[in-house]
Amino acid sequence: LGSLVFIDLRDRTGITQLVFDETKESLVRDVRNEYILEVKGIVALRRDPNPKLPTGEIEVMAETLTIINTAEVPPILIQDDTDALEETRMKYRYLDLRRPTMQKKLIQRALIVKTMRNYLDDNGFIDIETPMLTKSTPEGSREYLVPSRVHAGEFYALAQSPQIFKQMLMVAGLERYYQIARCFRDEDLRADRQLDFTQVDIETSFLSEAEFFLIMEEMIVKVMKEVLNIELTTDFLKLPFYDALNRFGSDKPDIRFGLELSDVTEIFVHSEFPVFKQALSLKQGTIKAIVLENGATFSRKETDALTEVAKKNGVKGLVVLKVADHTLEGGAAKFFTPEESSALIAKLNASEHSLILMTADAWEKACVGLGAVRLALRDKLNLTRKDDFAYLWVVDFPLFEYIEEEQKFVARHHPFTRPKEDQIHLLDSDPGAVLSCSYDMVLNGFEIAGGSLRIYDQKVQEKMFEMIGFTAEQIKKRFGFFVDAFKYGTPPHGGIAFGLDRFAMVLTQSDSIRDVIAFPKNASARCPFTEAPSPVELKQLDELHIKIVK
RNA sequence: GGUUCAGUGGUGUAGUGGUUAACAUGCCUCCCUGUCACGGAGGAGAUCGCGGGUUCGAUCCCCGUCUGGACCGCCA
Repeated sequence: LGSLVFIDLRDRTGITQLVFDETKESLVRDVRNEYILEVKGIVALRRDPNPKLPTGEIEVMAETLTIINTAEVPPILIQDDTDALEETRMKYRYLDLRRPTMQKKLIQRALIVKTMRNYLDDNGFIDIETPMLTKSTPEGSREYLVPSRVHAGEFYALAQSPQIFKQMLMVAGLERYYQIARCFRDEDLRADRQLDFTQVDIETSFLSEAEFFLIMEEMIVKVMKEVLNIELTTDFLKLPFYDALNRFGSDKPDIRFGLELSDVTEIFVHSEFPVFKQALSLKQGTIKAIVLENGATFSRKETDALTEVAKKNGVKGLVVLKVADHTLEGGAAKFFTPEESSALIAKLNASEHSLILMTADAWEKACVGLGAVRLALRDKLNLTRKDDFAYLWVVDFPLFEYIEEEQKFVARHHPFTRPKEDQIHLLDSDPGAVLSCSYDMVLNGFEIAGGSLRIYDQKVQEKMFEMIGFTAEQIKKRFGFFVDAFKYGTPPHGGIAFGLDRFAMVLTQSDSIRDVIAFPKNASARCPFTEAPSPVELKQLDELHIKIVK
């Protein structure tokens, strides 16, 4: 403004306004965005304060200026509401990270870690590092293999998790362990998944589930207070897996809003409606329903979109009905008897102009399909606030999952998970019904942590391996070192692992895990900044005894 | 591996079978003594991702390919 020059000077803590008189310091004419400056002057109250800015009351009446370094015009706008796409931001990540909003997220993430670390340190947990280069094991996710230079043709695997080592630390008698552990999984990425990610890995001895839950809840309460200044209380909801699916259609339910699923199977046991008839002929055939008050205003296009969501999530379709004049309207309604219609309206307590959505399939499928529709309604109708944080435990997961195609059971959590004490006798007669001492911590529909009490009885462990189809020989070869360790007196133990990146994503209200990782990989598993992975020198390959074919 | 969406000045978008390829922002020059999403005047900046085809003519239509996003499979 004439000879008056205003400059916003930014550092990590924020922005301060400088005021120069160009006639007294002509160098100020040369200053451009992102230059590094040294300024001397007097901090003063502003003549015209700006109440919208945290530092809007003051300014620096600048006297001298040194340009410490110049800067080219950056390819992206360095401000919180930058218009650059993520692809461009990632390529110039070091500029993207200059944006205050990004710095805030990294600082908040650090505070989350610090608070967890302090809590664990104060409660007798010992921070112990375990190897990243370790042995390839058959169960679980695909591993990154690292060729051994010293031993031609042999490989390390990058740790998918410190699971085996932390259990060994319990065998060793360290009682309480934690580690901020980097883990590696060679699987395809998602908005909430990375190749290398961080777990807050925890293991304890001699604790019951209830005792362990309380410790973890206290830690979370502290994190919420420190990071977001939100007061929570311990005693989080413990929701059995069965109820989570039955009521919310998910094993990681978002309980910030209602729209719970109802089971209406009984009403339609004699239904002539082909869709229901067919579903009820299945094992555990189930009919689930959601009622949305005043949802009758939904257009055909809108309900079709919900049907697509249901189909995408494993069910054949969605029955859409509207309540009008105390009866049902919709394609399927003509198949219902008047008794069935009024029983449904009564059971769902459906008022006039309600929308009723139903799925019919085997129990878990019907629940999951309608659960996905429930989340679609949440997003469509904005039923939640991002600054609302609802924690719960999902507990009592089944021990096994049955894989139809291979006609066999696999461990739902992992093969070291302890079955419920009073159900071990069912292992032979009805393995599908056996529940386990495993649990997930869920926040706003995200699984932020998962864990279990472990098997400490050698015989039960062997039984478990046998159930999932390992021969004695295979066990010895792959897990021999692990099983042997249990022979010498193993305390009952169990633990959990928090997905730190995902947890930080939810707490910072970010849409992607990439926002809370300084240098993340993109969706096609590349580092946009360094462009890794890349080809290497032949000499390097020779040393590793590796030849590229093709 | 699959489904799907996108690729046009530095950035983000609009648009069309024949255009001077539009808008916003950024950038440069000048004016402005209280701005803070400043304002005013002017200016530079685009092989419309790449290859092929259809056509008199393709940024636009078709095929292929590459890059990126979301999702499914996968992730004990």
